[in-house]
Amino acid sequence: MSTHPHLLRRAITASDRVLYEIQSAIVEGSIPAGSKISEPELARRFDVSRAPLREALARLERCHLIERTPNAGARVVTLSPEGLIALYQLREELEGLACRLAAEQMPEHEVQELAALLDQHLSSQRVREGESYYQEAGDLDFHYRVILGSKNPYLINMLCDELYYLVRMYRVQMGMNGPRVSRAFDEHKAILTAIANRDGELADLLMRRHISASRRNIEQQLQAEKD
Amino acid sequence: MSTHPHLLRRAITASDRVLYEIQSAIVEGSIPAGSKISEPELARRFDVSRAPLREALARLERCHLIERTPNAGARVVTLSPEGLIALYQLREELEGLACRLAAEQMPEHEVQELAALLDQHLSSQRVREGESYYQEAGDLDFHYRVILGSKNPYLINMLCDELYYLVRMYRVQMGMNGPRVSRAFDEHKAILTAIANRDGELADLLMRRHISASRRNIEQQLQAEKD
DNA sequence: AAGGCGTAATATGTCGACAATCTTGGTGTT
DNA sequence: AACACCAAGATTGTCGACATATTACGCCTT
Repeated sequence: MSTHPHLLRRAITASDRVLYEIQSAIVEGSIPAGSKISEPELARRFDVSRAPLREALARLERCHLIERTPNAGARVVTLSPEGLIALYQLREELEGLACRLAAEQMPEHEVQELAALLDQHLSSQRVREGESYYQEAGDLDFHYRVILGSKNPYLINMLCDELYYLVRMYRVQMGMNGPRVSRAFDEHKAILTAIANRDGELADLLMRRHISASRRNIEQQLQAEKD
Repeated sequence: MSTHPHLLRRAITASDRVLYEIQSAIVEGSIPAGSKISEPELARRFDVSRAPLREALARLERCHLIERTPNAGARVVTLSPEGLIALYQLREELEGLACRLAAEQMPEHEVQELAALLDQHLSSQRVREGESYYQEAGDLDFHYRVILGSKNPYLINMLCDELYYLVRMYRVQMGMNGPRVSRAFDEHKAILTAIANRDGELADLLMRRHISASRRNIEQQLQAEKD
């Protein structure tokens, strides 16, 4: 599977493969947040030379999963409440825009596919009540499609390539769960309705609220962790 | 000079230098838009090995100045009206947010420095009436400071590192000039006032309008070019 | 014992060469 | 003449090794 689901990449290079593996490892915490990255070690571990590894590191920096300083090496990013807030401030704005554009630009058949996706979520959600991961994946899927619907390549690149891995990292490592999943589903449905009605302004507003609610949810989680 | 004015980079590596040179060459058109990038040629031309060159290319892709396809090489981006609109849609949203955050977050002394910068622009503008480049540099400087004032690292990274070189490329290659400079100055002043009054909502609105006006200006330029 | 200094060890940046892939030009077929 | 196919050339991806910068450790000084 490609790391850029919206792009058809012709070739899968070694650097792509190692990027995908390290990316997953960081997001899921098997390479711990804040830890130092050693190029020789990772090169041995994933059985590649340092050349494709460094290419992968450059892309990891691009999506904010690691931070590099010249001649000094790279560290996995450390998660923090401030970072989360800064990230979600951006998401709110960007996805609001994406949602508005999607309401204006999305071709009819994509709107119908989005509706079908939500129906599918509904049934699978009923089956797996409380199992959070699936809903999370579904949530991301919904957001992905809306973003792609905006037809703005820069916006798509920023959200899907540069920000979403970090969003997933916060979600996974903070352990998203609980009663928010069903409410999130309702919010998705309302957003879809606005898009289907070509009401960009409302779609924008609803998406902002949806993300804002999601942020508050994680903040609570993060607060609860302190106690 | 560093390519990331807001970051103090400890070391200037060869890849940094060649990045800066190619970046300038692309923005100013001495490497033409749409042309193919040849790694061996550029390596000879800038007297480096392909390793730091490829690192530089990766960063050029990051700021949307080139487009790479695996095993097929890289091309300089081609400018288009659609691309311009997509870019400015994003700028409007992101800089609006930056401006609102700056109104809330900017420390008092930075606000005063920003005011001093505008005074400086006023005098230099009177002297060099009609000379557009300086005003453009000044315009970028103003926007840079507002963005930095937002204190949101992701936002700063996106605007200053990933979007602004492309914005400059459009401006330079479309040949910005004319009567808009003085109006832009007034708009800057109004934005500053809103920031100084800590009126984030107004600052946001004014910045959006400012950028929207700038976009229309370039679009006109682009339209005029057709005739 | 604490702190600065110099050296060794390690990591990163860069290089030149090889392997795999794509592109180009030519050839042959229909 | 147009198209498909094949081979040669060139380009990109990858590798291992060297140069340079940083880090870690032990030693000396106070």
